[in-house]
Amino acid sequence: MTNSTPPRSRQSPTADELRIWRGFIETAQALNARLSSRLHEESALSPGDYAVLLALSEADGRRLRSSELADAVGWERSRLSHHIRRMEGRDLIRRDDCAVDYRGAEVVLTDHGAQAFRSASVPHLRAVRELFVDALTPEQLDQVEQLTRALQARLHSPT
Amino acid sequence: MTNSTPPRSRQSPTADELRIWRGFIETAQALNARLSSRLHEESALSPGDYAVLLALSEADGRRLRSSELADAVGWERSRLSHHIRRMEGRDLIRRDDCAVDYRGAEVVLTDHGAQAFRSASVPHLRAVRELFVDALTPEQLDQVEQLTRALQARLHSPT
DNA sequence: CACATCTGATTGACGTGTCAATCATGTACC
DNA sequence: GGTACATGATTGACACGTCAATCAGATGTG
Repeated sequence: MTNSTPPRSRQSPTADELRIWRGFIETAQALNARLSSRLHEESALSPGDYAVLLALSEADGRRLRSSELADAVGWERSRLSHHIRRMEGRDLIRRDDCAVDYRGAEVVLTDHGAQAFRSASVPHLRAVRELFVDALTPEQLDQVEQLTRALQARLHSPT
Repeated sequence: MTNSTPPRSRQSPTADELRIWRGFIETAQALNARLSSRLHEESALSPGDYAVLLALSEADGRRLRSSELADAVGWERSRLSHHIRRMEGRDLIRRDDCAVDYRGAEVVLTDHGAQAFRSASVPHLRAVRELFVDALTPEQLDQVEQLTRALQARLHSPT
């Protein structure tokens, strides 16, 4: 009787592997959900709002071209466009025409937006510490870094 | 000069910790996004569709009460209701009135839905293996399990 | 039985995300 | 200068998710 087991890598995951996969993905989602709801309760900001405000806070003159902002937060143009429109309605940001390229727009942090970001950021960072950093040992934090590196490498590999 | 450093656990994360946090959450999202888009390309199913079809496939008689289905996939009632309505329009499931409780509804897998799930599941599981399981060593897989355990414990702790 | 209340499920409003189409301005080349 | 194309950004249509309100049928109590 020959050993004819097909290569494991072409097979479906085992039950154990699938359980670990589901645990991983569900934990990440649960963590995200918890942080999002805290953020929303404490600051009436969505994670998207927070990302945009963070990027603008760090920008020169608290303003960025739309495309730069899209790169900074890692979003598609149209997603940013929709989000920006909603945020403008809440006076968190403002849109100015760009003086050097009349196709372009500049997104500017309003005072109200800056204030909202400041009051959101401390409790948000504290929540990240409580729910993530403090839940893990320093060794585990290192492991997380190695794991994400390995997973990202696979995600970006040509296959 | 006394050592007056406040307890680390009340502070914001360090830059390193924040980097690891962002890597973790972004990797999980990127993995999810990649699997979702593969699923959609290959089977025209969303992750939500897949979850519902999986639960129904495993159910007795390929049917579940709405509330049982909601528990099985871990969703709120209204989310399920909206999703079910959309899936019914695509003939993936059907809604029957429940004979024993006229308030209730039963969600039934259609033949078309069962077929869609079968053809989606093998490539989907293979993608999980390629992008997650095979990207990690067996030791790393164990680490993932420990990490999710620790994070879930914190998420469910009374604090 | 009558009434209040609980429960299973749906609905509507609205914020969010993706994709394809569109619009307007900038740029290159003849 | 005029045509073609590239680029910055917005829009519309639609899927998805949450919350609060609603509705209808079940259940308990006098």
